[in-house]
Amino acid sequence: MSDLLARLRARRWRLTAQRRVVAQVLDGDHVHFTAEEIHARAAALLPEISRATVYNTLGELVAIGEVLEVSTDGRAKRYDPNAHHAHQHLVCDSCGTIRDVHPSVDPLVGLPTAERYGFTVSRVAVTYRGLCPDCAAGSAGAASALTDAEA
Amino acid sequence: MSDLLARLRARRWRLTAQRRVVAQVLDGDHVHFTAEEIHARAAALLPEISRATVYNTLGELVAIGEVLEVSTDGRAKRYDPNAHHAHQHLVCDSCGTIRDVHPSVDPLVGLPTAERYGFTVSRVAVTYRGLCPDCAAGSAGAASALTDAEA
DNA sequence: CTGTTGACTTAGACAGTGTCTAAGGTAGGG
DNA sequence: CCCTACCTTAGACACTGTCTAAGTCAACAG
Ligand SMILES: [Mn+2]
Ligand SMILES: [Mn+2]
Ligand SMILES: [Zn+2]
Ligand SMILES: [Zn+2]
Repeated sequence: MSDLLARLRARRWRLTAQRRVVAQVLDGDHVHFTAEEIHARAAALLPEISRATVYNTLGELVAIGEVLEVSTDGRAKRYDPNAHHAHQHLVCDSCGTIRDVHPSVDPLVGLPTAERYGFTVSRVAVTYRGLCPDCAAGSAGAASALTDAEA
Repeated sequence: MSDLLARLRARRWRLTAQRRVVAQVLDGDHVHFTAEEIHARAAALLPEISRATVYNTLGELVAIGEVLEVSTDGRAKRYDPNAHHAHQHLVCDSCGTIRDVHPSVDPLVGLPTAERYGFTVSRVAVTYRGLCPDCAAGSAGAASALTDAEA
């Protein structure tokens, strides 16, 4: 991710302050922020950045394959800068934590040709759900953690 | 699904006309309607049924495990009455068609304990994406099909 | 059969997420 | 240093889902 700006320059993107801060917020690998979270963090660095610009920039990063969209629930999409290493996600049903995981077998091999109904299958998204270690120990703390996260 | 009403009676549900038509709309297995689609079909049978009641009823059916929620994209959730036979989904990127598929191996076995980070994993959702046979043959027709579906 | 009552339904307001438009601003080439 | 095409902005709008207060009725008791 550290040379994302170089790659964007190579794509002849205009390097604006807004795009720089969005890239900077996404710079830590293994994050899965919502657009609003990214906007809040970007605004801490560049207060006048608008919601529309964050959505525009994220949409462009997704379109060129530098960022992945992750829809784990029916809530806001999450944006994943770890786009250059195929992986899947492990989600806690209680607190919503998301972790990257790397299954030992390609999830595509589980689907025989006979079960593809003529589809040309090119991608597969796997979401493993359960409880994280913190939430598994004491559901009261788990519930409040979720409440905190949603507040 | 045909004895869904019997199961609801056994759970001491009040059998209202509204709940009956929602159950009737979901009666055909292998459908994946949005709440709005279910409301439209239910209203064709019982014109005065409200959106709120459709959402309430679907939420209750999901809570008791008679219907599954499916979030394939960031759009509206889809409601799946095929809850008594574990399956996964195959989605066309172009027209949005959803098909039930039955992988030959349990998707959970692909995730070794070492990759679970202490999580207690209880469920897994797999979404296979690609192009359906119709859309693979001629992307113009495919694009218009998606436009139609969204209109 | 009839009356009672708590569960159910309703319209519409509201909230969260994402898209669009028109007007103004600016990065980068010349 | 100027231009101009591309970018950003505020805010309106659309879609999806939730909530509330008031009215209605399914089921049961008598
Ligand atoms: Mn990830
Ligand atoms: Mn299904
Ligand atoms: Zn947790
Ligand atoms: Zn298709």
